[in-house]
Amino acid sequence: MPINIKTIAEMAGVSVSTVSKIINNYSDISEETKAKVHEIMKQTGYVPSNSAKTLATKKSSLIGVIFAGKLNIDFTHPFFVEVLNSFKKQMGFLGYDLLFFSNEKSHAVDGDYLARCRHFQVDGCIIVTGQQVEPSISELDRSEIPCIGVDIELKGKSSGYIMSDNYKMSYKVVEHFYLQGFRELGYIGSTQESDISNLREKGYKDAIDSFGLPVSEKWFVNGENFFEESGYEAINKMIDTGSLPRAIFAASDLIAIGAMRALKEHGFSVPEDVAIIGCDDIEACKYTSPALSTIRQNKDKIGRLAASLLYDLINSQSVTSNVVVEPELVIRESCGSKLSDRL
Amino acid sequence: MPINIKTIAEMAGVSVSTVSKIINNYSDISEETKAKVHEIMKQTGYVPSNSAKTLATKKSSLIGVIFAGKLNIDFTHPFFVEVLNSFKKQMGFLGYDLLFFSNEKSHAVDGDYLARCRHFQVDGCIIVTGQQVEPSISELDRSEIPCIGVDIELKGKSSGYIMSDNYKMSYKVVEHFYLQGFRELGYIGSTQESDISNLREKGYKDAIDSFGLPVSEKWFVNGENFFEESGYEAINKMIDTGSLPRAIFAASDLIAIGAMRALKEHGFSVPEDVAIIGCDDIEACKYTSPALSTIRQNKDKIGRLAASLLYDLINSQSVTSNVVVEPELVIRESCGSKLSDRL
DNA sequence: AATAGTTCCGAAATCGGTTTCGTTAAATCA
DNA sequence: TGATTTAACGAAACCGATTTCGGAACTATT
Repeated sequence: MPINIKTIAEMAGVSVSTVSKIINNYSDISEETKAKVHEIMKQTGYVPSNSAKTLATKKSSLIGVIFAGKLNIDFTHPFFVEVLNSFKKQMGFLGYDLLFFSNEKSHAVDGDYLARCRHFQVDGCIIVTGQQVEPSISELDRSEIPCIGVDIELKGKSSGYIMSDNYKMSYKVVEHFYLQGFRELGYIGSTQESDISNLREKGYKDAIDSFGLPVSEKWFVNGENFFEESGYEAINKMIDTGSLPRAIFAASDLIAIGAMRALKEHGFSVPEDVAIIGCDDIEACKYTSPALSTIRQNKDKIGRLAASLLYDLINSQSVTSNVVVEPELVIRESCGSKLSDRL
Repeated sequence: MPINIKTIAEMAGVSVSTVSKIINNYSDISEETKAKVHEIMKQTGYVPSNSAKTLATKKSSLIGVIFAGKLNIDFTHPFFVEVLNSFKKQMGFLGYDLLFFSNEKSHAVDGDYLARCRHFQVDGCIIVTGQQVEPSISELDRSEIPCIGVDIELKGKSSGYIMSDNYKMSYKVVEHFYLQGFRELGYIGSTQESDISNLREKGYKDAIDSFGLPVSEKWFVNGENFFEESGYEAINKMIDTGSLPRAIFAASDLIAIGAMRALKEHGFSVPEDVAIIGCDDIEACKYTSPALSTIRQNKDKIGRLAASLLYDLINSQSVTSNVVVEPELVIRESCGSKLSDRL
């Protein structure tokens, strides 16, 4: 009943091998039989089984997608989702489909990501997280499976990573604030377990320093994650414990949005009292009032590059296994810049 | 080198069948051998191959995810992404992983969705779209593969669907507008190829009628899709061709946001000049100013129900194969309601 | 005409599991 | 004690492909 390669072979009066060769474009088949078999495949609506193919070739044409960590990075995260969207499109062109691992407990193959990868025999995988390397990721990183990390530094022989220049972006922010005349600069980060947040903080402090300004620790506060509440609570904490800086860089747009909400509730206005610059440039930036100035991460490019890095890794033609992409300052209304400044 | 079931069998001094039975929890194995084999599996880090299992059992533990149609529904669509997030979580609990089909051309298995499903032998699939049934979806719908549609009516024997009560939500909107004293009501829809947009429009017109108000076609305009530009252009069109209604229901929040932008650019204010209610209740609603009132779709519930409907379909215990979920009016600032009205 | 090269195709092993059915040994029963 | 049941396990067929290697038929070469 189920039509398989054997059915096709019999109908065409050829061997199974011949049909297989036709499917895989072998050259030692005459145009005539090729045409005949193709015709039959079309008529019967035959579709080869991927599991059988995977079993035989050990290549599944599948890319595993891992949302890692406790930071709740998932489909609802605007930044990663856009990266993933671009990644998916590009991988599609390259002939791959995406397999999203459920990370729930009670799953058939529970346990580490490496096991999941082996279970499904993915050809490669992408790890999306804003967090540090944890044991189960590190295990995968050390394995022979091609992996590329977005916003996480994978150093294995068959790994690579891609992220924005997190250090440099902070310089751009500080420079902007400085030119606007702001001297008291603060930063709201994600959790300290986030490498990229820490990188941004480091770059920020160094930049402040390089402009000859003092770094006030009281204006540096970290939240739980990259979501709105973290920004909201950070502002409340600053207010509770003393004073507010004149300008703030937030480690994500959502954090910035939360910060603006808290500020507003306390009667402060943005940017008149406190200027704010977010990070990522998610859609929502345009909708807030004031519209949120931000550091734009080129999500489309990150996704595309992630795909091609991974592709090279899979075909072991990898030369450069990691790349940083240039971030861009996008000035809207929240950072205290007047239009005239830019002319 | 690669360790497989045979390796385990040899190491444990039992047969392959025995190991397989242990993996699959057969009862005719003594606790003793069970323990021994488990120990060895753990030590060697053995992971069974899913392709081999799929080949033998014809069950892949994979659910296909299809973003269908030209409406550009993908990861970046805030509504569907939240539904999917909840769906993924629930499917994970049930032991399934999600396979996202690339819909690019030039793909190994090009052609229809049904072919993709058969190729990967997915146990079921979910179709996410705001659009009408197109041929390649309909083919899948008629197949024996369990499918559930989100915002699309699948009627096959092995299909089901789930959506908000699109007809009823419009009544809630009209009722609200009516109670606020608005009499000139407009609607901005997506393309006419969208079933849900049409349903909302129908419900809207019927509701207007039931309140004894006239329906003015000039205030009903459809856009290209569910994104912002559609709303922006719809307002421009209304302004070009005459007049503006006093209140507008938009088929999506993004459309509403686009409409507000156009309104603002023309010097109109929301809700003083034109009241607006969106649909979906995406995150961005909270960030706009005025904050966008909207019809909330219970995305979490939709995702969970989609998962359990699909699960039932797969295990052919399906009784109810489709369900509509109750939408809820969320009042913020854009619909002209004063807080006192609600007290 | 004998030899060497091509072209085209198939037999069969293999990938890593599942599942049926039979077998053996021990336990239970009459 | 002989017969029957039960517990525990294995042999082997099977799932649907891929791929190597060899062979037949045909063409080209000298």
